[in-house]
Amino acid sequence: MKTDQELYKLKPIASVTMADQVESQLRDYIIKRSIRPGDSIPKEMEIAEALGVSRNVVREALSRLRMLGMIESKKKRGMILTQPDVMKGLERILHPTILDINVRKELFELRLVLEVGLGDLLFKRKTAEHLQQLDAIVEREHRATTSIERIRCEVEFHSTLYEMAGNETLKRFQTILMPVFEYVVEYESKLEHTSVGTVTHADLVKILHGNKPDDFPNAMRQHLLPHLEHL
Amino acid sequence: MKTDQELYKLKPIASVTMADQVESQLRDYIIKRSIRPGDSIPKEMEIAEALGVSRNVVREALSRLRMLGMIESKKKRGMILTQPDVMKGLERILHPTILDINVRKELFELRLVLEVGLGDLLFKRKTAEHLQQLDAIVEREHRATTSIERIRCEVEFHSTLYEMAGNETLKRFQTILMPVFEYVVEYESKLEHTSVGTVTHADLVKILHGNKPDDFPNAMRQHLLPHLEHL
DNA sequence: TAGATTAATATGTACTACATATAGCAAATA
DNA sequence: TATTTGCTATATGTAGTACATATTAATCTA
Repeated sequence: MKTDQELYKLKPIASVTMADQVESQLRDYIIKRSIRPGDSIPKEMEIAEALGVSRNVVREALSRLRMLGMIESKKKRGMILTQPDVMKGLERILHPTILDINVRKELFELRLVLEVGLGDLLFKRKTAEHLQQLDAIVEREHRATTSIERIRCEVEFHSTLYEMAGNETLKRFQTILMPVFEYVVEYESKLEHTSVGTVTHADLVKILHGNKPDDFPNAMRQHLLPHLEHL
Repeated sequence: MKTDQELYKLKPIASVTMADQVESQLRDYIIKRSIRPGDSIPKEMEIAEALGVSRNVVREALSRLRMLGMIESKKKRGMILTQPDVMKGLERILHPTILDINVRKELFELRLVLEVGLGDLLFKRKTAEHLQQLDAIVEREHRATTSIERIRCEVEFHSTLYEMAGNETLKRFQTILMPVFEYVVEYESKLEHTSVGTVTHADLVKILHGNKPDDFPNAMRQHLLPHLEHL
């Protein structure tokens, strides 16, 4: 008889289905043959016959790749490889309610890390329009009376920063992560705030108007201090 | 008659298949009913009947969710919700050869941003063991004679940093992104290197041994300077 | 030759059938 | 009685057939 301890070590067999294998093989096929976006891939029936599985299974595998934006299907032309959307997979599961609180916290940390490190992209790609937008947001925030308006400005300010960074992938990352953050903000608001960031949005904008990238990271760190303390 | 320019703007109708709709509805169902990990979801046939589609279509949709780690199927118990793996979607498509060069560059920028902003997590979670590991790597790098060995140390050094940060999501992100970076490094090596980072790994470790988080971001920026210049 | 018509074809959907694993229960064993 | 073993019902996994639909490509017509 085995002890409980021993039994615990036996992990359940990861039941690999046909669809899993076909998916994997298709991925290999694409990589090995270095199929380029725009190139066509074999018909469903050809794949099914080649792999000795039913068309059903092949379709499940293809359906997955289609979801990730790796392939597109046309009614008669068959299927072609497309440029996969890096963020499509994330997009689907990053809903706060289905994510564990710990994962949400980790994602929030990720955001803090990103914003502190954003400086160089910002200085490299800032434009007069962007700076003007930031000025306007700071101005609006200053005049804001309700806390809703202030939060709106807060969100817009940081979103504009990501916009300014001129990195599409990063920007989408931020957009996807946004709803997750709301939860964390709520969570943090229940803790006592021991301190308040001493660097304001206005201070950050002033730095961005200037020409000293060195000043940005630590200014942002000061700005985010209340969050960083909760790490 | 429309001009070519105008025609280009006309995107192909995103032919929404049944599987797409079922997938979307299932996602809504899970969120709206706030199903928790471990809870079971309806049987395939029940879903099919409820939505008035064939079991086939339902299975395609479920197959997608299963791929993202949102659900698991047991032979008789039906299907249960699981904690989705945030990075599973990324993992599948982040192969250098199928990613556009521009996306790869954006991901590399993302890495630079992350490493510059990593400081606070590092100082918060550093341990004696981690610092020792870094010391060892720096030592090994110093003694290294071949460029292969030096590159290995380079990779290990930065990997250890992510390890030190104590953020699983971030760590996996880095692991997934690694192969993408290799391509960019190759790309950059073809450009003339106008400068070399003046801050070495040893310098970074020295800062991490200390107690001044302020010093980290700009030190890392200096270290990554050769890459940052190519932005 | 230009335009309309038709045939061929690959994907999308539906349905049936059966294999397989297993949860839950009944029977057997100690 | 408690535990194990075996059975049965059931939900998923796979296979195969059939047909709808859209679109390319060939064919026909004026």
